[in-house]
Amino acid sequence: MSLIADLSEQFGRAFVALGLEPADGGVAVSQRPELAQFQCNGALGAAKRAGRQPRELAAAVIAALDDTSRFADLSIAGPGFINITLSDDALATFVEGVHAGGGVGVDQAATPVKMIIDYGGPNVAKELHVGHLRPAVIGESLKRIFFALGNEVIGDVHLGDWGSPMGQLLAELEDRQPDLPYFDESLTGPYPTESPVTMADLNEMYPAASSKAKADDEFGERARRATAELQKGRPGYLALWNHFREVSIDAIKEVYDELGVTFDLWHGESTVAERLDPLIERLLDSGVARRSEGAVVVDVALPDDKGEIPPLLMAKSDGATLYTTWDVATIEDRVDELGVAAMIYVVDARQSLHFEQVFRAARKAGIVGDDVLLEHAGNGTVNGPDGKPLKTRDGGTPLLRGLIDDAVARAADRLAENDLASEYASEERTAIARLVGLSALKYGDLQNHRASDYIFDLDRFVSFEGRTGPYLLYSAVRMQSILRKAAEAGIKPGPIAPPVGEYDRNLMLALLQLPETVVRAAEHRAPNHVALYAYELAAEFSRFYEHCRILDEPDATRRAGWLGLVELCLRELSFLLDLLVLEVPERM
RNA sequence: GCCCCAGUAGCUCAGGGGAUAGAGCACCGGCCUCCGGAGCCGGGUGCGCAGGUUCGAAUCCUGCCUGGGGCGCCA
Repeated sequence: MSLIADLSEQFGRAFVALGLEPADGGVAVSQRPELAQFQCNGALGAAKRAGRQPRELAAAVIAALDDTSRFADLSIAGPGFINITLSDDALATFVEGVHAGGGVGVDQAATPVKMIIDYGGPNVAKELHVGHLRPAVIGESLKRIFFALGNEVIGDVHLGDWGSPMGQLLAELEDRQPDLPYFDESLTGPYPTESPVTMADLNEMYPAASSKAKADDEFGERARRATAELQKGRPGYLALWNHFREVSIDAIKEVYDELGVTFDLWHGESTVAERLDPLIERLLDSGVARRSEGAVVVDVALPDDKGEIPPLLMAKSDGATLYTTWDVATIEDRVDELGVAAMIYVVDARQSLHFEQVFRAARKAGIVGDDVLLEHAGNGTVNGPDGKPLKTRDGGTPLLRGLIDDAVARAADRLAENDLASEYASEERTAIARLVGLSALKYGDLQNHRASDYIFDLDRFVSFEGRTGPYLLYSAVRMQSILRKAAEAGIKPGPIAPPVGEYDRNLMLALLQLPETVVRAAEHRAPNHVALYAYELAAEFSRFYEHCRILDEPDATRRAGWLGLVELCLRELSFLLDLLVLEVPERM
């Protein structure tokens, strides 16, 4: 159990002994570090219920504590805060417990939850762009955070692979290469195993076909028909579509791999194709859905809604399905096939109405019960210096690949400018620049709250100063370096001893805040809590490092204890950086 | 028109009932006989406006202002 949870339980018992609630005993890190290490504010809230004065109640709580041997100070301040300071012995004992245990002090969930996180959303035939950055890193980070807490977490990329762009591509390719066997309706296969198009072809065809469909009615109509026929399973179209899909997945995966983002499932909209007709039929039969202007809609408004929630369109008047249909069917699929108890969607926050409607429809249709959590953890957007969505110089949407390359190139430039890592072989320098650039990009994103829009400033992210990815990597590398140096000198880390001053004491206190931070990040679905804490921990280490000369320490026990502290600090920082999808080089 | 999100320091952003609201950058000034200066130490200004709830509000509620986003046959 974490220290803070332990203290909270102990204070909770004291409140219970006074006839109050265990929850009143909640202990938190002090807001006034100069006064105390921890504080309990429960007496303030409980005073009215107990019909007592807050300060008097606080005194009673302190008197009711079952064991005060580990406290150096317990005092009442202000209107009734209980200020708590541990003895140095108790503090070191607790930290050493974590150190000796080999972990970072995180408690595993008593009842693991099987959950799915949906955080990709790339489209077939389209390269990943800047809009895919936030869901990718936030989703990946959340997946790791929930996993670290002992849950069973499945990541699903949820490809966009069943919509009208597919028909547009089919029509476009038929115009360009009408002789391909896929378009001959008298054939049903077998078709060539080699794709007739590359990712570069698709990339060029996609926007061309898309604008053509808007401008040219005849083409648009053919594209719509092609989509419908694909969805009905025309063999040639399906075979071609499979090529599109495979070629695209290869390209998409490459970029995600570069970012360290991986998915357990490469499902897509098409995964639920078989479910669509039965689903709509069932919705109509049960009266959950109704026909409106030829389309199928589900009324999802509830009596106590603040405003009007419009009906959800489940099928077009021509009978075709659309993304609402696929999303509802996907929920059904995830319940049936995976049996998950929670589905968290890390998808652009602008989709919030869509998800609200889809979730309501799924519940109304009885597809999920109240025991299944459906949540849209919406992400904000990446904006340019003008506060508007980031664009390239020529006004286009920046590709994710380009963003990564820019970040890595800038990192390489900075290394050269500052004459850093110059003594390493060029191959290693390149590898370092890559990790530094990626850390800048990802930490620059993750330090912002999930739902906030933020201004993308590569110069700031790639700067090696202050709260940046490179600083965190640098801190971890320094820890590795000192441990390596100690090992070379034959000095072994030992058990963590009571602190000798404010720097090692503060570092110990910082180390003990990891478990609550990870839990908070999970509860809010907000990796920025982890990102900010990782920085605070690294900064606390830097202070300690600056003021306590570890390897020069003559007292061998103290020196070994400090090395043990470094060891735990590196372990915790590495754990946190992994949660943030950041990779640390051996040296830099 | 309705709904959602946001408005916190010069800038970029945290914090979401608790004491004196934080960080980074920028700006000014210190610290290298150095376990890595990508560092450390010091310096200061702010919760859009108006009400309300509360012992206590940046935080919760209401209204307004400003900005962004969304609102059935695209995804």
